[in-house]
Amino acid sequence: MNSAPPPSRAGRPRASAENLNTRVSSRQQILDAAAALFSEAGFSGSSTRAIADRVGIRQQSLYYHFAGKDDILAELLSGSVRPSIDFVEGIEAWVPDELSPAGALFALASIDARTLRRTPHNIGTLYLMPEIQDPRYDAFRNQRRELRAIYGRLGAAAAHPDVTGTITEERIGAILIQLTEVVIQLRRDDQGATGDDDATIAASCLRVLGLSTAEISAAREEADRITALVQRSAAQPA
Amino acid sequence: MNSAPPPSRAGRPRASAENLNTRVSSRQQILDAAAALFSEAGFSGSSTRAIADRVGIRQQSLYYHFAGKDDILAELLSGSVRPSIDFVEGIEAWVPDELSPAGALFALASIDARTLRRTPHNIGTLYLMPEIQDPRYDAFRNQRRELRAIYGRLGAAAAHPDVTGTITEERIGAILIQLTEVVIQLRRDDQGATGDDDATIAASCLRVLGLSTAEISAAREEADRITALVQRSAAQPA
DNA sequence: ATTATCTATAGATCTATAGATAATGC
DNA sequence: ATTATCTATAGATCTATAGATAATGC
Repeated sequence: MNSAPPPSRAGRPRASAENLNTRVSSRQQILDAAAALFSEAGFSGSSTRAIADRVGIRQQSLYYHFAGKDDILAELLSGSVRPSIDFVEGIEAWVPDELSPAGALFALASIDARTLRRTPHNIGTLYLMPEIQDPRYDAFRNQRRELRAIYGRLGAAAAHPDVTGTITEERIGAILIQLTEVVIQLRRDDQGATGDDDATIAASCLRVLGLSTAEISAAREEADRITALVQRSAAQPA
Repeated sequence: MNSAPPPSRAGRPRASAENLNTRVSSRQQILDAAAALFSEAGFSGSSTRAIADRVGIRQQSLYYHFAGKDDILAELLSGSVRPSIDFVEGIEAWVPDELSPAGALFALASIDARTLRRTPHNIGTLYLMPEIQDPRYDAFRNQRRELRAIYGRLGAAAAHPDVTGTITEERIGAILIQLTEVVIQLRRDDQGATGDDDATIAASCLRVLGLSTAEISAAREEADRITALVQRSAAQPA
């Protein structure tokens, strides 16, 4: 996991020595500061000046690392769906032979909930900002659409027949994603999401599809077995 | 329903005669324009200039009607939860004697979904903007907290015992609100929510609480009976 | 030589206030 | 007289570019 490049100490020193963190690259410090500000004040509500101040550099110095404010947001967005996509692509291949749709869905939803819950600055709030509708962020929105489609496929496959008849795969995807993202709201409202919520949310995803308590328990056990495996294999590069 | 005050024609005429709508007050025109812009570009991303342009007046003329940009947002927010709160207060009084918790919840969720679905500019997106975390909008956030608490109470009362044991009333409220708000996302992503979705969402609320298909059907019938009555009585002032 | 910062600054915008003006209403 | 607009404008801020400077690295 030691993929951090040693941040070079070349270059003119910063005017202010505060915040001087030699272990994290300036680029990463900027991303951190921007994530915190964007999630608190929104994209348009956060100035490049405010970001730079938080890092401890001059406003203009941002432009050495990023082409513009948009560029910072784009980077934050693409970094934030990546893990989910990677995980899900690993997992979907095992369905249905080694893993039931319900088990896969439970695993996916709880990992997503956990990720949203533990991400540094409640970065999930970025998904809610109107600014990301801009065509500039098409790549990100397409990734999310893809993730929603996967939730839809798994959900449709896992659903009880009573439910399948009344709701399209598209709607299933939208509803399941929406359920996992309740974590974003819990964090925002200071309701303090915990590890228990990951399982609660995953279970809710299955309940909404009409599964019984027993079926949900079974899916959970399947998911628990598989999650450890996938995370281990994802940790080491192929 | 004819509560519109006749918009006065006094005052200096607008420089541009375009957009001249004599049937809607300038104040209302401003709110409309702001709602459209805020939901597309966010609060900080929409300038007072842009709002005024859309209305067809000068930027500075906004300040005759509103103390500032914040004031416009505050007005939009308070107007947008009102209907839900009014409806729910009417309905909760009937529980559990004349109406089961499940029936009440079905009614509430489908009315909320419908409202979010039909509101002029997908105004529900305003709830998602980081800017509303500002203390200035405390009143609005308290109203939403209240609504969430009601969802929580009804949900806890309606839930199957299997579910009640694994999840707090607070979490139930958060999850149910989150489910109804999937409409906001469907609209934003141009997935075109329809009337069918109102029922799908309300049914999902009950499923997440562990109710069976039969129980959900019964709740739906109860809700259909009651909704007509409440809406009629809400239409005429007490 | 390269790197990462700095200073200086242009030019666009943004919110809000002050006071003038052109209607209607009494 | 009142109302609802207008014009003029202050002052703050915002993004981004240009070019200087002070380190490290070879």
